[in-house]
Amino acid sequence: MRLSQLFTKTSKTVPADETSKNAQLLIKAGFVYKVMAGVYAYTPMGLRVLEKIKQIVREEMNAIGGQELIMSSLQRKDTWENTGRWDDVVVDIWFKSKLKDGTEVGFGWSHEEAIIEMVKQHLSSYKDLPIKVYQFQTKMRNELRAKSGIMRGREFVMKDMYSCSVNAEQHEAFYQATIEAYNRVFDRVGIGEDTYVTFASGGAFTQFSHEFQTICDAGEDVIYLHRGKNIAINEEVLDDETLSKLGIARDELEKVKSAEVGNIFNFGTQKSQDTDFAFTNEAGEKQFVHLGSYGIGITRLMGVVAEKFSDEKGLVWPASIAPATVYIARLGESEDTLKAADELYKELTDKNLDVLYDDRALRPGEKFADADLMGIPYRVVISDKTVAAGNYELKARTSAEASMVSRAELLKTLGI
RNA sequence: CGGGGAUUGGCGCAGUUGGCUAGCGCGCUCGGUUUGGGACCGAGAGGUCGAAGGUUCGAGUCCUUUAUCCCCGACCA
Repeated sequence: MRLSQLFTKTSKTVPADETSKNAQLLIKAGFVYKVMAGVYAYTPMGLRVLEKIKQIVREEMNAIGGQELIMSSLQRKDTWENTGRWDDVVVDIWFKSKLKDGTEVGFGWSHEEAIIEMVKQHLSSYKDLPIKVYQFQTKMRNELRAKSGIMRGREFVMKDMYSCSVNAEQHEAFYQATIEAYNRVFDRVGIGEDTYVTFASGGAFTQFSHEFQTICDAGEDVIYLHRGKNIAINEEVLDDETLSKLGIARDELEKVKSAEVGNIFNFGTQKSQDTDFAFTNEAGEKQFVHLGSYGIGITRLMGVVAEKFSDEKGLVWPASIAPATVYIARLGESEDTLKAADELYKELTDKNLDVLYDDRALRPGEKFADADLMGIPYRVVISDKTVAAGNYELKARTSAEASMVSRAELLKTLGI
């Protein structure tokens, strides 16, 4: 992407009332645009980050047998009445509307019931199981109070996966596989170190559900860490009974603020019974499906990374989800420099590297400031000086000093 | 939903006890000088003060209603 073509611009200031760090940085860098409280649009730069995160999640979900699909945002009232969750008293975050003929519809805040309804059409025998499906969907939730920038919105992107199993054993195996897949996702996104599988309040079927909590001051949760055992307990379930069940002493725990980036639920057969979601087993008997639900907040994940990785100059994206791997800052407009920069841009782009090419007629300081603010992992300077010397000036976003490197060294550092 | 704060050119802000043509910085346009960490000089464009109503000779400044935004709390199955 040539920056001269990019319609978004960086800004030195942010709306004064936007105090959340992730929103400040993302707005300044031009990655998101605030439409209204809790509702953000993603610009080309922001979208790139989202898509990188989604691709990582997609690869890991596919690796454990997930099949991607996409449900609808508009949902039928009937879908939710069977489980008693259409009522605003039961679920107080519904956005609802009506068709022209008066038929009530809801905007999906979750897709559990909707997915079940669909999968039901394709399930009749135990031979059809297990089924694991997932989607990336925009969820609509009429939150009383949106907050923390993109970390808690009224409209946000979530990856939600659902597993349908023949029995508890099959369910449990997939549940464990998902925990491992989630850990790989968070490792790849760059927050693995600070993300803990956390015991939290469960549903009717199990004592605990598992959340994936990332240490983050902007988070809304409080968890107690056991670094040695690499597990955590949500404040809401911390009591003596839980501690003894997990074999942990209270004084071994460390209290931290955290953000929930993922969660997984075991529904057992409760919801299947509510929705008559069943199949026929070997003996010809009707059996209810064992259901699991697994979520990762994609936009929240982006917000958490923005919160955690930044400095006084701006964002610092982990390479795996950066909107571009390298920022080419061209200094000067001389023929040779133009040619050298254009060539490098073409070469890297041809090798499928995501490149931001700053071809604008701006002063060096502005280009450097933008490269830093946008948090691009590497910055390459091409100027009359470097062209004359036949090398490149390379600087990592995380290091203070730049160094002069040869073409070979440059390509090697960029991984091509 | 309870409490607190805010709303003035695109953005960030200032506008004293109501008083004449509403200012400043950034950004933008034009001209010139510059060119390795957000340059400088000069000349411009751009707002009717969130909205509605009221008090007053006179309202950005006071009153009422209302909308929106932010923060704290509650809520987050």
